[in-house]
Amino acid sequence: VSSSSRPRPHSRSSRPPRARPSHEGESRDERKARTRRTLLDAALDLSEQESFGALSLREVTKAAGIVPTAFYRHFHDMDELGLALVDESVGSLHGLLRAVRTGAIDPDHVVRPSLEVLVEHVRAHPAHFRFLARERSGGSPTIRQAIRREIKLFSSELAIDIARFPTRAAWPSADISMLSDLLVTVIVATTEALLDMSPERPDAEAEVLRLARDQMTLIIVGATAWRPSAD
Amino acid sequence: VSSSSRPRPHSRSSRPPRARPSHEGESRDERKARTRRTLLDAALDLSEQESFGALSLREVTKAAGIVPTAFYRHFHDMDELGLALVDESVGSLHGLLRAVRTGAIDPDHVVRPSLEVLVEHVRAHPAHFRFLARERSGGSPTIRQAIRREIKLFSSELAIDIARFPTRAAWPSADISMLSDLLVTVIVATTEALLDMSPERPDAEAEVLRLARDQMTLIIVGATAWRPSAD
DNA sequence: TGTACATCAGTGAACGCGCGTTCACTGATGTAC
DNA sequence: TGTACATCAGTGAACGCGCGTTCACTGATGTAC
Repeated sequence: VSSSSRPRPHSRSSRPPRARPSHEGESRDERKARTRRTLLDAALDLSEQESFGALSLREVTKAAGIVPTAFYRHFHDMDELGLALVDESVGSLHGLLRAVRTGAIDPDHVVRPSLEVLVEHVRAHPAHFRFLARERSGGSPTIRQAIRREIKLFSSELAIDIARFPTRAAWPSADISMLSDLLVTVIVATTEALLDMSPERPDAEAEVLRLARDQMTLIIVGATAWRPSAD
Repeated sequence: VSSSSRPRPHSRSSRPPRARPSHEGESRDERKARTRRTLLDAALDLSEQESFGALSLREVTKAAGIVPTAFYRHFHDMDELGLALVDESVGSLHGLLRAVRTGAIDPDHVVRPSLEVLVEHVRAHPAHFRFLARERSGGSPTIRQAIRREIKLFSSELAIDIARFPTRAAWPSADISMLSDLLVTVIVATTEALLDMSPERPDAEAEVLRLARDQMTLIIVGATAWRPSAD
C-alpha cells in the first residue's frame, strides 16, 4: 500500500486531523488538558451527524488524533465523556440565563432582549446547544436525566425572576411556575428551530424570532388577564 | 426451555425469543406480513432503551426470533425499517388529530377533551409516541425531517380548525398559525412529559395534565386579548 | 383431484471489519537530592 | 546547577466479539396442467 507516515485526515469529506501540534512550551498537565479538550471537541463535532450513543470510542480518538488506548488516560468510558459534555453544555445554558437576568428588567420589554441573548448564545456555542437539543430526548437515560434536570432548574430560576415583577408578586407560586414552564417550553422549541435552520436561508432566523416573540408576547398578555388560582 | 406459545410482553432482563409460533392455517403472504410486524415491534421495543440509530440489524432480528439474513426479505436496511416506523407512528398521530377534530367543537371547552384524547392515544400507542419523541431530535437527518414534517402538518391542520371558530374568523392567517404552532409546542412538550413519568407515581399524570390545561387555557386567554396583526 | 415444477421466506456457514479493552512499552517531563 | 530516578501521556500489538453482507441451501407453499 501507499501508507506513508501520519495518522491521516480520515474525514467524511475533509475534516482536519485534530492532532495536537507540538506545543513545545507546555507542561505535562497542560498537554493533558489540551488532549482532553480535543477529545471533547471531537465527540461534540461527531455527534452532530449521528446521536452520541452511536459514537464509538475508536471513532472519537481517531478524530482527536490519538490512539484508542490513550482514551483511558482521560475518561473511564464514553458515558463519562458524555456527562462531561452535558456539564459544559449546561454551562452555556447558565451563561445564557445569567445574561438574560442581568439584562433589562422592565417587564414590558423583556421578550425582545431575552431573545437576542438567546440567539447570541446559540450562535456562540452551536455545538453545545445542538448536543443538548439532541440528547435531551435521544440520549441514554443518564444523559437525558442530567439535561432535563438542568432545564427544570432553568425554569425554577426563571420563576424566581418572574415572582420579583411587581405585577406578579401576588400570584400563587403554582401559577408562576406554570408560566415559567410554558416560557421555557417556548424557548426550548425556539432553540431547536434556530438549530434547524438551513444555512442557506439567512432570513429564516428573523422568521423564527418573530414567531417566538409573538408567542411569548401572547403568553404574557394571557398571564396579565389570567385569574390567579383559576379553577 | 419452557417456551410456550405467545410473543410475550418482552421485559428488559428476560426478553423471550420472539419466534413466530407456527400458525398453521396461514398463507405465505400472511406469514411474511407477520414476520415483518415482528421486526417492526422488536425495533420499536429496543429503541426505548437506546436510540434507533444505535440499534443493529442483528440485534433486531435476534429479538424478532429470525436469522439475520432473513431481514433482507423485508427491508433493504435499517434505515428503511426506521422510515416504516415513522410512517406507522405518524399514523397514530393522525388518529389523534382526527379524534380531537371530531370531538367537542365548543371553543370554550376544547382543552379538556383534547387532552383526554391525547392521554388516551399516548396510552394506546406508547412505543410509537416514544419513538417519535426520541427520534424527532435524536434521529438520523432523514427520520428527523420526516417527523418534523408531520408535526408541521399537524400544526397547519389545527390552524384550519382554529380558523373555523367564529371568534377567530377575522384573524390574519399568520396570527392563526402562530397560535396553532404554540399549541402544538405545548402538546409536544406534554406528550414528552407523559412519556417521562415514572411508572410508580400514578398521580404524576394528573399533575402533568393540570399543567397542560392551565397553559393551554392561558394561551387561549392571551389569544382572546391579542390584537390582530400586532406590531 | 393429482402431479410436476416454480417460488421464495427463512437457514447457516463464511467473510472481512471495526469494536472495546488488556498489556508491556517508550520517552519526555517532573522531582529529589 | 547536575544527576539519577519516578511519573505517566501516549504507543502499538493483540485478543475475542458482534457487526453487515454474500452465498448456496432447504423445504413448505403456491401454481400450471
